[in-house]
Amino acid sequence: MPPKAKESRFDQQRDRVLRAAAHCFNQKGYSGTSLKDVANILGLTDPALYYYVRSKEELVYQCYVRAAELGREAMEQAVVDGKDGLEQAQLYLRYHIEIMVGEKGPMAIMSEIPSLEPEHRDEVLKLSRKHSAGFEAILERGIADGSIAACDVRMTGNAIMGSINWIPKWFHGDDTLAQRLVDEFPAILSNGLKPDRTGVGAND
Amino acid sequence: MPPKAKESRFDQQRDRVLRAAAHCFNQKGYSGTSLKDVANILGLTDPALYYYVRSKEELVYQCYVRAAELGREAMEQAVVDGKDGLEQAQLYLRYHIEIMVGEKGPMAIMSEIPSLEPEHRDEVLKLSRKHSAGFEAILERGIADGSIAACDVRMTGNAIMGSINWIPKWFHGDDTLAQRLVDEFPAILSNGLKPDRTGVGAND
DNA sequence: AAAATATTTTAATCTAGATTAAAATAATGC
DNA sequence: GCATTATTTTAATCTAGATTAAAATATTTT
Repeated sequence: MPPKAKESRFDQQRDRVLRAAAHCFNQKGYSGTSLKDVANILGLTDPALYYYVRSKEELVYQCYVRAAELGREAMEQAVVDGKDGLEQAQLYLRYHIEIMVGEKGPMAIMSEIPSLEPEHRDEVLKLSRKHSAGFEAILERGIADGSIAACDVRMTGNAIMGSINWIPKWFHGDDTLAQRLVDEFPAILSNGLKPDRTGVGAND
Repeated sequence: MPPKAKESRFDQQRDRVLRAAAHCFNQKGYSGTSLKDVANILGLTDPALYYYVRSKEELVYQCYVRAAELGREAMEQAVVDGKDGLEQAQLYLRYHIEIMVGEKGPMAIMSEIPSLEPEHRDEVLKLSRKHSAGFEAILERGIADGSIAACDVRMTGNAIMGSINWIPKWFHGDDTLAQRLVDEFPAILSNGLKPDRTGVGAND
């Protein structure tokens, strides 16, 4: 069912590079991370990375694009699976977090977009905005179908996405914590979205 | 109002340096900002900064300590002013955001603590943990006095603080937006804390 | 197993930017 | 105004780390 053919060794290794880089960038920032830091994680020397990326700047860029891609997938799946806006929001959060703490993680936090070269920066900014817009659309859908209370979707989106973006800052691969994160975080973040249900029956 | 005597010109200028640095660090990260970037904002040349700090590392360190200090003040004031846990949490968020977007801003995001030298890192980590613990204490107080629904205070604290920490990433000094932030954000983040909601946290 | 290709390494540049030193300017007290 | 102190500048180092080139090793193909 996955349309992806078996990935070439090159593609696999490249993905490992991106994940190692994401790990470093999340800890020490873009410029704070040396290529040696990244290479060492993989048991390589720094120049080896140039076999997979043109430059360090491109490495960040690729990390960001990869993160955007994974985020988009989580959101699309959530929209398919959720029956109303609230559920879609909750599922998106869950899927996104599952990816962050799972095998495909870590995902790079897009915290230094301004450091990218103009073309890359513009593209990543575009992806980022598109993602935010997607989440706001989910919120609006929820407001329309009554599953979410009326709110400033822009602000609410910023609030929730900020929370998500910050996760890699304090989560460092503890498996127990990972499970707690997946189980609790979506609920914590979406509790505030629910409309008042005074007098209305409990949820199904 | 505070017992502080009039600040010396040195102290004032030093504070301007820290704010300019915080601005840069928030955009491009610690290593991503050069001392020249910071100095230019103030109409100075880079070596001038060494009159105020020993090194670049100390500059970040000072920014982080300053941020911790301001955060602590916001929290203490909130605890004094709020009549119950929920109100204290809301007031803390408001005060903290007011500082972030106000005259004393921007506050440095403590996003690169690992890049600090061991002693500085440990101290900042300690301040950071103390702050988190303070917020969790507010949440627990709210749970005890019934103003906040039972929840995992650790996770909830992480969720809310992440949201706050991320603000400087998307807020860049727009006055209108600043007001909206102060007015809406505390409510958005604390909505989910309120008890008396049906179906909250129920397991399926 | 040789040839061709893919991957990584070692060794050598090259540069931005942190830091230092000495000199210059500005501010302040006398 | 003169001496002293505070602040900033210009000019000169110094180093980490990105990048490149060439060589070495590993893998795949035939």
